[in-house]
Amino acid sequence: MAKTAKPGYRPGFQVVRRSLVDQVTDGLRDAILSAAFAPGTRLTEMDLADWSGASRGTVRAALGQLEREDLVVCERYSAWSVRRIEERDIREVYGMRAALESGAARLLAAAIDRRGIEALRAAQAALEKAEASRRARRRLEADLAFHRLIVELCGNRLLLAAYDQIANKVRWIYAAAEALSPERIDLVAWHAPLADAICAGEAERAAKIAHDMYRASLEDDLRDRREAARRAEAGER
Amino acid sequence: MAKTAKPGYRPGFQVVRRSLVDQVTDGLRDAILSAAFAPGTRLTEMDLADWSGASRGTVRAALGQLEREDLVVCERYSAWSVRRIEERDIREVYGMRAALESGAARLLAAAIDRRGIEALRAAQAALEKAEASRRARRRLEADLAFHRLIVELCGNRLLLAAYDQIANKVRWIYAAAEALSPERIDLVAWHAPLADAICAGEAERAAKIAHDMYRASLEDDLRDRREAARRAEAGER
DNA sequence: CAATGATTAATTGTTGACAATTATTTAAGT
DNA sequence: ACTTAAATAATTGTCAACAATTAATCATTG
Repeated sequence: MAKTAKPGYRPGFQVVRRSLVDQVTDGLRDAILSAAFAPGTRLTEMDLADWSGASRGTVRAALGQLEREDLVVCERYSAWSVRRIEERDIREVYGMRAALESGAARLLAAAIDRRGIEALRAAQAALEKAEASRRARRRLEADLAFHRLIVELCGNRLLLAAYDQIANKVRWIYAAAEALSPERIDLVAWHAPLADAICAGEAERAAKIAHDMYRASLEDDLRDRREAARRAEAGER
Repeated sequence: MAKTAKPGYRPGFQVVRRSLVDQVTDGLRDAILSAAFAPGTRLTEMDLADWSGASRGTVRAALGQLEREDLVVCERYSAWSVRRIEERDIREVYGMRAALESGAARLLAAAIDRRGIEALRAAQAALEKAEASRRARRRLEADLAFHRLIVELCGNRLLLAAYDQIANKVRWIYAAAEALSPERIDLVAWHAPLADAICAGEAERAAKIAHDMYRASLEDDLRDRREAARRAEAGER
């Protein structure tokens, strides 16, 4: 038997039901990813309770969640703090992103259909518009959206969840370094080979291209980062 | 200035300091992965508090952790339950595993050194012994250990953490289906091409082999699973 | 008798209090 | 001065009580 029939209303108004824990988790995550709470900042449950307006237990649950997302760390009976970002972390984030997206690209290329190709081409058009706008923030988001689409289209929810978590870290790394998407690349030209390989159904080539793109980006970003650190140190002196 | 010098004791006795939350998390995870709590089982915080001897709040924190590991699901104000395993989940677990290990294999092949090669060869030897033992449980663990080693040797902690989580799910899938590592394959012959490609430094080939291995395993496992389901249904009738 | 409304029971959501642990400060002894 | 010990303060770890929400039951009514 089918479930109780629902009246034929169109999707319309819906109340929002979000637990306090979720609200605090999201708010705190935003604060960290936007570098409002800088890496290394010490967080005490009581202060965060004041900051958020929820109780300590609620804050604690939120911190537990963010600990699992690798954004905060906890020392027994001592202190929570915002995770620090080391160069090794950046390498690992890029490595993970490469693995996830390379895998997604391979799966997608092997099974892409007409709708997928259209979606991918639309994302490329969005890249073009973002490139024309010359606004760094918008370029970064269009860039991330393009890559996310590949993972989304491959249809594996586990891959997508892991990718979203990693994409957050990418935003974080940029925010913490007060940098935005590097402007050295041309968004359209940079992404075209990957999109083409996927649409052509060439799985292995798509996987390799995705991997190589991240390796190149990593080296560039690390160079920028070292340069910025060097300059900052020189400025202080 | 250096930190206070430590006396020159050799590493020796150490007390264990584990929070109740961690203990309950591990205990509950074991119960789920071993299928002592079968998929779909309803879990109430109070019952689990009795079961574990900790308080409801502690149990709740543990459930939150396991929710993030995708082992339990929660409906608002209603019920926790052990996640059900659908065929789609199995596909996704295999896809994720393929992406992670394929990426790890590529990284490792590009950078493997003498020590890495020795470790890999040792793991192959362990496979051989497990194969000779003919014990299903031991074969499965040796199999998992070999794959884990590849991810571990690539040096990316994010990849390894994600891989461990997925490996847990693999054990779970087998346990829930009351199946063990399929005996159709010869462990040694099956894994040799991957190990050889990695040791030879052929990154792309290693990545492709890793991916193809999982695709083949997926199809075999799904076939077994459908067969088992069909037989179970026939038996009931 | 089908839809609506009240009643009740069961469960999760949230909170504040207390216990356990750690870090810091202060004092004492040598 | 340096080490050791004691006292204190600050913070997390755990718990049990209470509030909010849901689901199930049973009456009510047109």
